[in-house]
Amino acid sequence: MPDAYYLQLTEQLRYLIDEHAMQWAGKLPAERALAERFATTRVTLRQALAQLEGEGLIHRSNRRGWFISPARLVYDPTRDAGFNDYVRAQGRQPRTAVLKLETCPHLSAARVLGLPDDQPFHHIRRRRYVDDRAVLVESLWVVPERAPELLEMYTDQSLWGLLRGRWGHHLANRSIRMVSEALSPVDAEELFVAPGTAGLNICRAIFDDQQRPIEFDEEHWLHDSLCISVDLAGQQ
Amino acid sequence: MPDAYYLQLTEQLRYLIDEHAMQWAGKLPAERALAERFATTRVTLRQALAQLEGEGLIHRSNRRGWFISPARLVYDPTRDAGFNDYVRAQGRQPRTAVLKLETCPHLSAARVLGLPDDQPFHHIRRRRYVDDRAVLVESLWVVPERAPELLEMYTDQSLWGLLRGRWGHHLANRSIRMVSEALSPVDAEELFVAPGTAGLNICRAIFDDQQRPIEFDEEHWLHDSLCISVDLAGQQ
DNA sequence: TAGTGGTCTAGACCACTCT
DNA sequence: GAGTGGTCTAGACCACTAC
Repeated sequence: MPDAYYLQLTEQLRYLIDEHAMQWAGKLPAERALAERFATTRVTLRQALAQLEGEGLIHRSNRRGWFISPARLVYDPTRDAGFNDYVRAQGRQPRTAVLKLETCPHLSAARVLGLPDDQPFHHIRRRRYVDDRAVLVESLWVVPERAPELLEMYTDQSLWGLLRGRWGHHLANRSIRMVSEALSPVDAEELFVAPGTAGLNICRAIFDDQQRPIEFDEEHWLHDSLCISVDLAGQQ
Repeated sequence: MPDAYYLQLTEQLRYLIDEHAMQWAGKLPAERALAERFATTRVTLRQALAQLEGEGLIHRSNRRGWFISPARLVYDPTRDAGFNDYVRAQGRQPRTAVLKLETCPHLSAARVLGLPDDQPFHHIRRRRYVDDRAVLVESLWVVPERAPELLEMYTDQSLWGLLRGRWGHHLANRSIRMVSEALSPVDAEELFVAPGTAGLNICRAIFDDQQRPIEFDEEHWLHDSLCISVDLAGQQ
């Protein structure tokens, strides 16, 4: 048993959460109630809650309270299975909200794809849910020449399915980058969490089999909502 | 400009850090000094520092103070380049400390590799440094039949180089799993950071070209010390 | 409107690091 | 031994959510 009281608190909270998960319907009691139950202050209690948040056991919805986190979604960023497919394959319910559709330049997309700085892109920004919890926001930057009427026909299906089916693109080469982050105020707000919440930033640049740039995408996940899994055979 | 004072503080600290990085030799002034400079309390100041820590700009060495974080190490967990090689290739200085050498069973290694629960392994635990900052601890669990005299001959070279060169293993198939975490008290202590510091857990199971299990390894990285990068060609 | 979480104050003690 | 970071107390106000 560690000596710091807030670390002992995490142990007791873990037990409490495990015991009352059903009864509480996933939402923890008010901070003041918990602080009183453990005869401590809100500051110390919140330190314990923050620790459990870092572990991925619980999370906050901004100003609404603390909630028990569901199991992580297993995600393989090297495959181009659609979000809806792999979420359903894990027995979960996917949902997507489109936040923006526009055509405009974007510096980092241009740089990563090796295009001029003023290159315009079709930009799709969307929020994705698993079992009604918003778990990521993402921006897709598609080279317009590769998918001219994209914004007119896009609803909320798989973008890659569309690129393959409608325009016959072969998504052959990709470079992927993953970095831990603190969610920006904008991303945090769109995910209904407090600014600075821990996130995971995943960027992908996609080229076809002739090395032509197709698309750049940038995902911001809640850190506790995914488990990245990659399987490789016969490499090296 | 956000309204919360601690968020304004992060902006001012960012500027201050950028300006004084050289002068301070990478270490920030004492918390009390910073709190006084910004006419606030240590609690609020620490909230701002924690925000910057989440972003990866600064980090703590337990009870020693706050330090400016160096650039992230770019790391491709799908390749088996040795740590020493890719650290040096990025102009950084690698170092390794061996913490433990033993032979014993390990449940999760056995499960992942598809071996009986009481299967013994050669266990190597080591701490790795980049430019004298401890950035990860890892445990390697090697099937003894694949590398019988491993513990006698191991110093601190590349394990995979050894497996290839000494025993002729072909590391053909691997499954990789990455999850954000809060470092356990043990891992945190071995990395000289406060318990609960944000980390990234990377696990790998390695099989040879006949699907025989070779090795399982479990890495615990400081979350701000790496940028995961994967390049794939001709997939799918 | 009542209650909640988000933020902030102004202290305090202790274990540890540094010199 | 001085100073530091880690921890903790006992309050407070405000913006927002839930009802």
